[in-house]
Amino acid sequence: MALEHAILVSLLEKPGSGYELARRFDRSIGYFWTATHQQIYRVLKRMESDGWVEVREVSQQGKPDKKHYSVAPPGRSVLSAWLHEPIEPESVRHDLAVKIRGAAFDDPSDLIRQVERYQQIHSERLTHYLAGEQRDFTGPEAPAEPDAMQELQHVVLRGGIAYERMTLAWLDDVLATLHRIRAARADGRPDC
Amino acid sequence: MALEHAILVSLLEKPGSGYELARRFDRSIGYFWTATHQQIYRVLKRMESDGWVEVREVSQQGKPDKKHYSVAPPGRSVLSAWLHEPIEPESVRHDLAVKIRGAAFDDPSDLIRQVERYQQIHSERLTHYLAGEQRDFTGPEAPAEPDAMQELQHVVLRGGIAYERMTLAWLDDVLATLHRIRAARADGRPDC
DNA sequence: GCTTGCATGTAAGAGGTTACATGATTCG
DNA sequence: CGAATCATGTAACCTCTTACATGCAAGC
Repeated sequence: MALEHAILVSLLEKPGSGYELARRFDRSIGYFWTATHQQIYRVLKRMESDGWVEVREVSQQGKPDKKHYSVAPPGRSVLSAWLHEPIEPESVRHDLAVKIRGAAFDDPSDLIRQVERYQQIHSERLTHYLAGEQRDFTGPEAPAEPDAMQELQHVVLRGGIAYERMTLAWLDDVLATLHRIRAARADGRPDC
Repeated sequence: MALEHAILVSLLEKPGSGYELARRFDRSIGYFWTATHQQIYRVLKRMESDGWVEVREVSQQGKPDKKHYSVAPPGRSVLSAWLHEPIEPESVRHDLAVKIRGAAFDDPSDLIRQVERYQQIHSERLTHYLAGEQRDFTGPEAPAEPDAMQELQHVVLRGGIAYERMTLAWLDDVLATLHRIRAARADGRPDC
């Protein structure tokens, strides 16, 4: 029940079309909230009929028309009310952790390869985050005196960077553990 | 599409009833996969009719009958096949990050209080994890030579501990940022 | 007598995923 | 000429959440 809120925040940061929102959910916002264009269009339509957002149809040359959305006053109130609700601990679902524990009942070799691939994905993501930080917040092109919106975007990005670093360190630990178990099994130590 | 797999892993680690599984999803497994008893009963029923698990009805004195589940060979194959599938990057949904970015359009005071509460929850969770680690893996009562299953449970727990520590450090960062913004606004610097 | 724990479920509704569908333009 | 990008949607399906429902036993 919070895709609405993610959309409201994104539209407050910068109004735009459903398509543009879908792009943002592939990038900046997508780092902490995933949504497909189907979801976004569906929710935008509902938000429009509830009066949370306003639409303006924009003709473009060379491109199809688009619907330009911006937050209406009732939408701002809804967001404000949500911001004042207590933060609930998030419900987690980590496939990888399940797989690791499942490795006790299977040959770990394949999982090792997959963890290495996964590590590479996270490594690329970290590089990507760091490049974004450089570009928008810490590099020479960045604003000398960031406003509140930018400061908050930056602290969220720092969270993403910390998460990726922590994950990479942990994946090293996971790999070492999987290698140890494989070696023990190869030695014929029946450790399971 | 992986609650099935989480249940298979949990039943391989230790067979038991739906109720017992629901308890485990409140604790050890629940740290990386949440599920309610309604979900678990529904999925167990489907898994039973698909032949993935076997049931034995157990009468107990003083307690209601229970259905004791254990993994059947086809279930083991399903798990094995799933373990060999590539690991997909998980789809994230962090309310808190949305709220933080939303704070640019609202008074941050309330959010500060909530982040402090959230910090406390994570602090308690860390304490809880560390106690569990001590009890099961690093304390004097822990097995001197852990088997593969225990080593893998431990590395997953270490992941949880690393996650909590990272989160707590980041929340300090978030609080400092929110305080800075509030102070700037009180000074009349219109930073938004 | 009330609450907690054990043990199992049904049902409605919200939310998310996947597949399908259209149509124009730009770039190689 | 085909692929990619812009731009919007529908429909079916699956999953998850929330509320409701039952019933016994033990302890306070």
